[in-house]
Amino acid sequence: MSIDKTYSPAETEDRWYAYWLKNNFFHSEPDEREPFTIVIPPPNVTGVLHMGHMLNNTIQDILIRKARMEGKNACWVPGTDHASIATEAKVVQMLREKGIKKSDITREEFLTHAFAWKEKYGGIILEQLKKLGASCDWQRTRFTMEESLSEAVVDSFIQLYNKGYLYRDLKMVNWDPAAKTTLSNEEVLYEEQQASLYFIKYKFKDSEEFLSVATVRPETIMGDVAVCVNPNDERYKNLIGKTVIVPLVNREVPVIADEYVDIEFGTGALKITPAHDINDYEIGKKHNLQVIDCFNEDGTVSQAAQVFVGEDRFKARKLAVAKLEEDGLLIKTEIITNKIGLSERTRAVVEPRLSLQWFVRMEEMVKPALENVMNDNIQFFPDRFKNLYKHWLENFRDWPISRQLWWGQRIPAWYDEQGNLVAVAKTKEDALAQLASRNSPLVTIHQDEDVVDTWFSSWLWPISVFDGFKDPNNKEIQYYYPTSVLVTGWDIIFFWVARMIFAGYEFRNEKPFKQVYFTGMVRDKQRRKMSKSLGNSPDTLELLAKFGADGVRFGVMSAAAAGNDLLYDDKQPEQGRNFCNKMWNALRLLKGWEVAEGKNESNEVVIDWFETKLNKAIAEVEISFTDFRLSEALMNLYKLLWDDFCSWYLELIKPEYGQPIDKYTYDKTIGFYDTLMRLLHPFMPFITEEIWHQLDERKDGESICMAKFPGSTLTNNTSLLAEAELAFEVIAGIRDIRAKAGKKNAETVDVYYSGTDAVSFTGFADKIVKLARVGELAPTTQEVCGTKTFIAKGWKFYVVTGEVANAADEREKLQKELEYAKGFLASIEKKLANERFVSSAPAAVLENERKKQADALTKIELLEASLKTVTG
RNA sequence: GGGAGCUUAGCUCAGCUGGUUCAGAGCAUCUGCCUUACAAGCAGAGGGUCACAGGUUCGAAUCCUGUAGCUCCCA
Repeated sequence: MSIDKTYSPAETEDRWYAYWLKNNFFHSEPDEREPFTIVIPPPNVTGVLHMGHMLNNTIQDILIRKARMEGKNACWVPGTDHASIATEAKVVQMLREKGIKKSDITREEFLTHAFAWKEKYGGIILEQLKKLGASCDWQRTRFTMEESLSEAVVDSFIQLYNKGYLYRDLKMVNWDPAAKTTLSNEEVLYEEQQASLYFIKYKFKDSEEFLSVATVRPETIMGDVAVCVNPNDERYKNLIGKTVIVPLVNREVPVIADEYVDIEFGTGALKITPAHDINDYEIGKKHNLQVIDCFNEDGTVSQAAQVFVGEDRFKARKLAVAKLEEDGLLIKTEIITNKIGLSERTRAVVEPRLSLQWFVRMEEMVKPALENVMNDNIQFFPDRFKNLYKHWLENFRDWPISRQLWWGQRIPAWYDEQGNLVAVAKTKEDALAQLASRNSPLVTIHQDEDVVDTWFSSWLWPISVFDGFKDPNNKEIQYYYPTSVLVTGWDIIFFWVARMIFAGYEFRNEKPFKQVYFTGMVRDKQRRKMSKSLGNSPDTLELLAKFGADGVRFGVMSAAAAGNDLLYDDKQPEQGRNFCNKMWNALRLLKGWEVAEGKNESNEVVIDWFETKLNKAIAEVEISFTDFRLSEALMNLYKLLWDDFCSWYLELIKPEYGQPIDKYTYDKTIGFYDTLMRLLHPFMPFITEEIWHQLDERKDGESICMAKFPGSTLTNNTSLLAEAELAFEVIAGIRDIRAKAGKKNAETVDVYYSGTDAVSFTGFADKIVKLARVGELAPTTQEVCGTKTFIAKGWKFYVVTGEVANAADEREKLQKELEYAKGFLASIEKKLANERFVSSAPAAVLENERKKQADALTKIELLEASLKTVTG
């Protein structure tokens, strides 16, 4: 039999994933077992796998695989979200490439194209998740725009409307002129920019006198309806109530006073354009001013502006500045830094715009959502995110849900010919029936042209994937809801987590999940968030191909401490790949042994030691899991496997070259490796499956996925652990001296020891001989001259290297150690001499200090004896 | 302007309820090894005033206060 020297993941991973699917291991149906449920945060249908997805989905997979191995009914529901704006933009672009303009086709035709696009490209990211090893129940794959989920959205809209939670209002919204739609606050990104601040003359009526007004947006001058000053501003007090002429359009407007105006900024006089600034709008409302909207929905200048009609808003700015200059009204220009809002999807500069929108009244929904997080009914990990959540919920504004798009669930509101709302109903028939029942005259009605915000469908996700709307008491929702845990990035705590909680309590009067695990953001080495636009994200598929899914999963997880951002570096998956190779070679070693009947008694202590070590680690891993410290659990297993199992255990039991291994040791070792693979399986599913199958004969249809996750059988043999630790220290001590003396591996050295300690190493004596290549290992009652020495616990070791030790060097070394030991002792004795310490410290601490004192004394004794021989 | 968090080895970070699991891990560095599982490896080594200043305590990386710097969120 020959196994390759290096592990090659590519073939192995595809083979095992196909095997898992064939055997349907990931499918869940309600039964009598305890459920463990995760709904995936649905990625965008337009999305491709990026680093954040890998982190997020690896974590979900770890949790779900562990639960499955623990015998729970594990159900991980995958799916995608229709992403109105992003998808519509993609489809519009695709159509444009085909020479089709959106404005030339009907809504129905557009949707046909959009669904076709989704069929073709919408599943890409799910296929990529399979490469990562994600054990989702693919038979349950859902999509927020599929019929049943869309129906849930419409039903929930009607339900909320009937409850009085929805209303329609003219509000200043964030308008994306490129997508021609409203954006929620969360969809706007703010960026600092250099901007020009223009100082402009607003002349008084019938006068050459003027008021200087500063603005960064001269293209909105045509919408000016007033100039506002602070009533406390001494400079302008006497001007309040006068009339000024708006440049460009020569409109006569009043000078008004409002405390909102910042005396310090600009000239202290502010032009008021209610249609194009939220604050101006508020002031306009307060002072009963007219609203002149001088832009069209695509950001071009409208008829109402009178001048520059049809020009783009940025072109209009230039034209306005030029005209002002020409008219002698531009006083000066200053460069300032200000923040502008950009559309997250289209990067267009957001335009504040008055628009008639549907809103969700949040006041009532916020209450249970806040309460149940603050009282830990829903637990956050790490819990510091509760602060952020609280702060946000306490300042929650009503949620605008209208989107001027076609791709999404169309708002089920019906209007008459004058545009008055006449009904909220699922279908036209229902709407007409409503009108009839109210004895309203039958009119021609039409449906709202807008769709709802994508989050208005994804907030239902934990309910709608189990059809909890269509059939609120169905078996599935009863069994799987509330789900166990939600894993998501902290950046969407508001977008999604909070809204799912609102929906959970609103529609089912129950939390949507018991725990929320927040992952950090994946950043590059310069701490920049990885993003498509920066191009600083590695190609994930390339990474998976290069290092293997297990390697990448290891890399991502080892760096991901709970909730903290992680800085990605290629070293991380490389370490994972190397780890795979290490495991692979351990397997090669085991498989290469010839097994002989019998039992090698000298291995027993080693076997007992590793068993203890393993059990201790299992218990620690379990604790790490309950606190979601997954990277800690993984690093623990990494060290257990690499250091304890490979570097120590296997070396200790390894037979001489060419010799067979006894069956007893062999079986134990295979058993240990089996346990290690099961422990590691949730983190690195492919290689553990592969090795697990090679460790023993497995029947077709058997899988480590379904094997039992190891539990700790507490042996708690601490003295054995201490003995092994001492033995390893001795081996390292001898090796160090050997290395410094330049001893070849084939050469043995004799070692003598003296001293005494509660911890003994003699159980491991022949193992020390083997690993440190010792000739004779024997006790001595006197100092052995001409040797190199070292101290471990209460024992002193003399290593015969055949070299003449340099007395001066040796003395210096000993002297240093002695000084350190004396200082150490002094600090302990000082503590013990302190009566308040002795009386108030717990007994265990006190005992420990006494033990330290005794150890230090022994060590000092040994060192002093050595010094004497070196000197003498 | 309001709020949250961070500062520990060259780098990235753990360090939970104050006390030998308290100064840790991984990576990087240095030294020696192609030793028949593994050079994607083996055996060793070095490296830190736990940001700074006070305080509480018998005892502080850990708790409190202040200062400085950094990051993020909201306005």
